[in-house]
Amino acid sequence: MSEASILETCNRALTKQPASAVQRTCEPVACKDCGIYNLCLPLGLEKADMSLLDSIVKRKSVFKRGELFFRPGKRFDCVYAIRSGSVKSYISTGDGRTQITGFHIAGDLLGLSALAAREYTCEARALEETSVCMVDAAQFDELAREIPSLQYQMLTIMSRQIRQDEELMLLLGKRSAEEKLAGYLIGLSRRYASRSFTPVEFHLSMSRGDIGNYLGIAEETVCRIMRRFRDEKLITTHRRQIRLNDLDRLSAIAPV
Amino acid sequence: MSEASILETCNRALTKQPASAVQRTCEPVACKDCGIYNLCLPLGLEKADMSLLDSIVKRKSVFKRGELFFRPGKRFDCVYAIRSGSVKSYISTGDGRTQITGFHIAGDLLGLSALAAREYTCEARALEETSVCMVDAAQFDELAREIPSLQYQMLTIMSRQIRQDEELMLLLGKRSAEEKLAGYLIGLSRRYASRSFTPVEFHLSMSRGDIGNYLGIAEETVCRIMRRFRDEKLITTHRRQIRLNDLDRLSAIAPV
DNA sequence: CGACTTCTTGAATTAGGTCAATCCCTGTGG
DNA sequence: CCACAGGGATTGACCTAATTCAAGAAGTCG
Repeated sequence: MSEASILETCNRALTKQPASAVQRTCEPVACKDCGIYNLCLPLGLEKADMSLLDSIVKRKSVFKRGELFFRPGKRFDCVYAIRSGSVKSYISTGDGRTQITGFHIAGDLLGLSALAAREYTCEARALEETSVCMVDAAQFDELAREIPSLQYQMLTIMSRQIRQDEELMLLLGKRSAEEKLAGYLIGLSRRYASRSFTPVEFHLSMSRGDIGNYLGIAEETVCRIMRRFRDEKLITTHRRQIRLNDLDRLSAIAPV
Repeated sequence: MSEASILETCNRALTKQPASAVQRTCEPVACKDCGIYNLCLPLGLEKADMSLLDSIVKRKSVFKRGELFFRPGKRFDCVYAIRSGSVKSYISTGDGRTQITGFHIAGDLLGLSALAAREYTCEARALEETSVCMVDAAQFDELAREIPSLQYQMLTIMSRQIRQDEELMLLLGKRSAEEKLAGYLIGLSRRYASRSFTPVEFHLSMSRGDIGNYLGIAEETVCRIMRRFRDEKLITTHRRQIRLNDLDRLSAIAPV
């Protein structure tokens, strides 16, 4: 089996795995043996501290497609580490409109923005069957006391979040629909790459409507621009499966 | 002198004061005697700690209109507390476009987003003559060690920032130009109110172009919508001086 | 008093939204 | 195994909000 195909298999397993696969992925394993444990390291844990984490983490929770993680106002009770699957988070206006503020994939931490206020500020739902590890909030605080660098790591993660939000603002405010979509695809690609998945072919776990909402454009516009990209051979799509045929040209459309 | 007119005088002093007024405002005073010292309290300082702050704060720095506070990549060397005047912060794309990410007025802290990364991530410039207190970064860290609640306060401030950014996203992505501008004016009004200035009349320290940039609409559109608001007697404007005549109706245009 | 910058307004143009009709999967029940 | 229902995804036609271009007006500064 070539390395590329292994990656693809892995990718597929994490994005559109059947229920049985999820079960397999979620066998209770020690953190140090977990396939994404290095993705938990943003938590600021040295290897020596992993066993400590091991003792407080609650493994093997699976959320079904559409299932709610939390909504605004709910007391902050735990941090989620996504092992597989994906999640969207969004805020709502009084009059029913919503803005998706982020998509989270395997390796992301979820719920940290509630850290300071002690209650969640947005709503988060699974986009597909999603398996997570959960760290109890109270125990998380305790952990923070025992591991001095952890609080500092929290600051780092939050400031990264701010930076990311500001980039999204720039995307929303200053770019054409075409640039938005190109930027979105490139961004997704980079995130997959940073997690050792292939950056050129993946499964979009969110609907066209969700993408449009996130980018501030209509669902139909997402379709039309994808069509344009397809006509120009930039991408190949089949439903939610997508292949980026020309990362360079796509990047050129989406200025930094 | 009525209370209202005192407020207005105060407001004017803080937003379009002549140079001489600035000099006066910036006489070295102890933090506890500073007119906005209660606005420094977000720093997490109890009154007992104020004298400590007093000893490390560097007062009486004045930045001229257009003067740079910092730019991306610059080493994080201090936190600014705005005493009077105003500042815009913004990020830039490779191709020269910029997105204003925030306007900061008297009582705001500036530069905190650099806390974790230890370098500034955006560019900030004075919109007018602006007087600030500066806290040295290294001393700030020391302060954080001595005052345990400070680090927690940092998290709070950063998560508030995230929340605010997400609201701006919603503004940028989901609202018409009219709603954007109404929301912007209401937001400014609330911020002035929270600082005990009159919420119905103030000076816009930023240009129409800056407002448009921030809201993701063209400068001309800002003018046209202001005209519409003026025709509907919602506001009165003369150049950058603005009076909100009907906060209720304006709020109604800008859904939460 | 010029030289600028910022603001304002009009006219023409267009990107993107809305509405509506299919199409195409996927899952379900007979 | 097949027909059918329902939820995305697509596509076309039309329309409108907002942009762009261009020209003045109104302050501001040296």
